[in-house]
Amino acid sequence: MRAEGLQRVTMRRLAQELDTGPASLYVYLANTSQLHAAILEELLGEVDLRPADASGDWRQRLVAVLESYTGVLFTYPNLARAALVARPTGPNYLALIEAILALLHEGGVPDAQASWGVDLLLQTATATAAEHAPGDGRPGADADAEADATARAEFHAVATALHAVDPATHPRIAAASGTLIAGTPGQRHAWALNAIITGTAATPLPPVSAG
Amino acid sequence: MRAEGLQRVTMRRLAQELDTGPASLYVYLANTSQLHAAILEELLGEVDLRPADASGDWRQRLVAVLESYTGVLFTYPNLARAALVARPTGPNYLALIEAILALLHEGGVPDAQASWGVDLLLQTATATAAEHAPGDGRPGADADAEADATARAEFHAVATALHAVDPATHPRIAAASGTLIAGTPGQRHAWALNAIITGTAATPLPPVSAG
DNA sequence: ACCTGAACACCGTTCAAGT
DNA sequence: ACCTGAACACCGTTCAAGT
Repeated sequence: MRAEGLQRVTMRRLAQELDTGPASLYVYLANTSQLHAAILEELLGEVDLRPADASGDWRQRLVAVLESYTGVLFTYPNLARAALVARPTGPNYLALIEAILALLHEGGVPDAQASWGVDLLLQTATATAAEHAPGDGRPGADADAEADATARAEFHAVATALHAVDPATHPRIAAASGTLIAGTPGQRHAWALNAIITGTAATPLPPVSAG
Repeated sequence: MRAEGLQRVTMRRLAQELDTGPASLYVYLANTSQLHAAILEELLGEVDLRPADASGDWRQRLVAVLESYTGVLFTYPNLARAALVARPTGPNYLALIEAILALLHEGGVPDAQASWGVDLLLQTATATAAEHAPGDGRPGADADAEADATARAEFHAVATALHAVDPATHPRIAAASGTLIAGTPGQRHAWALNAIITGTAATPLPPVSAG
């Protein structure tokens, strides 16, 4: 769980760091998912929750908390990918949920909608961080450099595909080509969070049976 | 690219199916990401885009298209995980984007906002499907059964953690405990899509430099 | 009882060699 | 030129055996 080089957390690596065989870990953990969840929960301690208790516009403070969360996951994108599958349940995760719920409450968002909104906000933030994870690349590669190169190549591929589109068959894409891939990733993420906050405040829950 | 048992698409499996060595694939594909993107693009042909040209409420038709997309990815959750990292750029993907943009346009959503909204909608749908993917489980396991068991165990863990929370330190979680984990996954996903559509329609873009 | 060495069943990617 | 066998460097998980 050290904060050194956990770019690529694996059972075998951790075991080696602990000077033992990989089998030993299975005394404490059932599988790799649990390992990832445990490390993520640890990392969640780095999320800056202070905006929740600060003063000022509740929306901006909520976005700040969510961007801090995204920033932490950005540093460890492989964990972000894992976080989509196995969410942690420890105290740091609960503190994060509490902070988000409190800010939505402060903003007058009904509790029921806020309950589902917090999940959607965290899912989006997690997915955004996960997107920047390198693929299943070769073991020895520099993860950062590879992710960068992949992102660049992908951006180019998407841009090319969009500009090559026939306006006759894809009129909406042609009409939107100016904005489809505009903006920095940071601008787009901030916009997405704001859109979800607005949507959460405006969208009532369907009739549901209590969990 | 056959639609048989591509639960766990790997370079080696595909090579074996083609009666050759794994090295041969690298003549056509640069890496596994590209393999996943190619298969996903193929699969996107199964998405039902007919609601885009039908009549009736544009929102419901948009949700229908997005749920069809989610349903396709649900059948191959490992590809959904891959889709977060490497989006396809083929004709089926372009047709999906065109359909979503057209429905948002029909609903009076400004083109610029629709441009960013389509990304957010697809990201959410993809992440929702990816959440149901099994972890990095042991090679031989039944993926479906394992994903089910994992989901069940996780739900239990989250439910327990939420109910064990101290109302004094986590008042908002305590207040929302009735709705936090309420609803079926289908209900929650439909709500999320509607919230994002509403948020997209209501959230103007910041001033951005054109892409 | 508690832990673990060694094995099993896989991976992605490269590169020297074959046709 | 085009393709590929074999190797390199990894994985997660299990289980029989050791202490």
